Amino acid sequence: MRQSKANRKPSIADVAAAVGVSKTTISRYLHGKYDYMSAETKERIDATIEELGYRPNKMAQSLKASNSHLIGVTIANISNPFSSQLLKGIQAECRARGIQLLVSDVDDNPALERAAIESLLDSQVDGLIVNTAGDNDDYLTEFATKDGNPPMATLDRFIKPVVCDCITTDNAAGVDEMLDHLVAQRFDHVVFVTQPAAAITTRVTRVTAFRSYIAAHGAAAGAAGAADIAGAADTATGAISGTISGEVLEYNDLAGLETGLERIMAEQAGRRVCLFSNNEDGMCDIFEAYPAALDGHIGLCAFATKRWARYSGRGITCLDQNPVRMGRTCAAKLAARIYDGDDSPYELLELPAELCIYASTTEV
Amino acid sequence: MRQSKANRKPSIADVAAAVGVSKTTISRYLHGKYDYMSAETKERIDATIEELGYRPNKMAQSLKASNSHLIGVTIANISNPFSSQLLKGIQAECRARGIQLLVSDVDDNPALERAAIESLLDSQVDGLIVNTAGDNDDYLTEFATKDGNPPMATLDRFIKPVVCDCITTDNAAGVDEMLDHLVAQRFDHVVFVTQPAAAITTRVTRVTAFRSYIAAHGAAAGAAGAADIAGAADTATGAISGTISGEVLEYNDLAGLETGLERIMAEQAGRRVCLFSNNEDGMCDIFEAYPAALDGHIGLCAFATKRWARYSGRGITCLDQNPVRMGRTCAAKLAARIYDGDDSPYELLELPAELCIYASTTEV
DNA sequence: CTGTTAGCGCGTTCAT
DNA sequence: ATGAACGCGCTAACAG
Repeated sequence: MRQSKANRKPSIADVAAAVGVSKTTISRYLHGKYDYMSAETKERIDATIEELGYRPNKMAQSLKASNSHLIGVTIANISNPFSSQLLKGIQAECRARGIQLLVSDVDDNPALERAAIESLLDSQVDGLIVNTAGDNDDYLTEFATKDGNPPMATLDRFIKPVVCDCITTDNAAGVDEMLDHLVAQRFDHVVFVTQPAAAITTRVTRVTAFRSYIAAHGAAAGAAGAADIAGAADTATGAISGTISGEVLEYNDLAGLETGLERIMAEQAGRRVCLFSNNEDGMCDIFEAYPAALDGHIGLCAFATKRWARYSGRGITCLDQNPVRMGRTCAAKLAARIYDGDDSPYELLELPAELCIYASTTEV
Repeated sequence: MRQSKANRKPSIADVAAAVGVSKTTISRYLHGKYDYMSAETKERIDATIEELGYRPNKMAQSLKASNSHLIGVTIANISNPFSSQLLKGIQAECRARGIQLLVSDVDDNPALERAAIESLLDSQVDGLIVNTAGDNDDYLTEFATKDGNPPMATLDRFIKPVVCDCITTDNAAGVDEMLDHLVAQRFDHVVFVTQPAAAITTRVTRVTAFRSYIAAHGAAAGAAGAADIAGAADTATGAISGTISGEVLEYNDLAGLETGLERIMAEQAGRRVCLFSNNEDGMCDIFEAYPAALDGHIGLCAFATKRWARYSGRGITCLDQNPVRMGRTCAAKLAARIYDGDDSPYELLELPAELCIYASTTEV
């Protein structure tokens, strides 16, 4: 038996009954198909809808239609402030287009990520934005290439080959620009500090760019100790004159980070060293594992938001990725593909990062 | 004409046809109703589902059922890192319960908030978590009391009278604890710095607690200039001995903040002053409008996350609200009400904040 | 200008 | 042990 009508939201049938027309007419009204509708019924419908407080049921609409105006978003780790900025941008675009967001945090867990994506699909999302936790390239690639699946875009990540739209920062250019700055500031040695890079494309890109810059501009530090092989001539890669040595420090936990930093600082005694963190969180880890970093004797810089970096410690030089714009760009691209019939080839979009210089690299 | 079947996801009917049974049997299988099912059909169904990659359509399920396993969340301003922590907690609880999240940022705009809520309702959410932008109490109260609407809970906000579950921090206790600390640190004057408080219950609560503490423990600063009327005796409110004067500084923009702070610092020349910010963002505003705040001559403290506060400036004493726990608590309460038949009276749940002491109040 | 009918994918009596 | 048939709320031919 249908439940006592009293406490259920009115359906299109209720409105139709109240007005004394068929559901079709109401449906037409809802979609602005007034073409052949008498002004009078139109008015009566209008009044009745108002009176009953009728609102169309989106689930029912979506069930009929082939689209839900729903976009699924998976976030590697939503507690990261960077993620919330991404979401802000996604939201802005989606609000403007009347799209709702089904959001799923995956706790840095690839298995959860796969489950979340399946679950979003079950909810009939029209498209997917994936800020992948990493280690899921095979799954994602298969997903993107299998037809029948909705369009997908990766955010702050990419997959190779490019089988979907990928929105990232131009990490290589950012790294180069930062290192140019450090060379200009006469640092002798730079350490790129990062959590394990293997699974996260962004990190790999940065590490690669870092290594190739160092290879071109000076002497890379050997594992057992860095030697500064000063080269007099500029390399082809950069216009800035000067040399710099460097190395990558990957860490899994604070203890490892502490050990690594102590070793490096011992090896580099007497030289001007700068720590280049992969992100804000990493910089906090550095502070925690190696408080001396805050003394002002070491240079510091990071991929980080201006707002955060400006007031951390004495102000930390940063590459701001403008995550809000990244999110917005990503959502716009995806929406165009879904709703505007955009069928351009998939692309890897690399947005520039902004170098913001503060005391941590200039007053050392 | 139904579209060329080829590229559409299989429906329950397809599975039924493939197995050679009716949809009913498949449906039973899906819901674990094996009671009277032959082991053989069961196996065949299992195989076919696997083979076809069939997954039930949640929209269709929800359309029939009275619940969608969808919870709507509106966030006052999602770019705030605090919000992302709230979301983390909400997510954790909801993931555990198989609930999906429809998230909506409302850009600090009450009108957008109302629209977002209506829109979420249209999507048949089973419940609503509202981190209101403020200035919407009438709407929210009406919403909560009108039956037919799904359960709602407010997060980091409350509405009075309590017509729904409200999860907040115990702001009054937090303010008291912080002020006790400042008194112990021999500060003479405290300024509670906040964006306009009127619309946000949290802020009002804090300002009220602040004023009443100051009234009890010392002399409140007059509008035209603060005079320290030292009182020798403890008041009834606190066990800590000592007096402190104080005032509230509300600002609308950086210019206003700068003017206000300059006035106050001039008035309080020679006294030990501490600025008490309502949140992280407010503290950044202070840094921006009044860089001298970073000199170490003024005390600083705030409602803020430990992780942020620890490494901002030289370390800022803070009241950490543990937003992840807040979010989780809120989601758990709401889910219990929706799905577990919890019908206890609505309550205002005030979770304690943790006082974390750093250099900004101890090395001044 | 409006109504009839069929069905989106699924769950659920009720019957067998 | 399994199916037929109806309906959730809505849309879209196809009539008239």
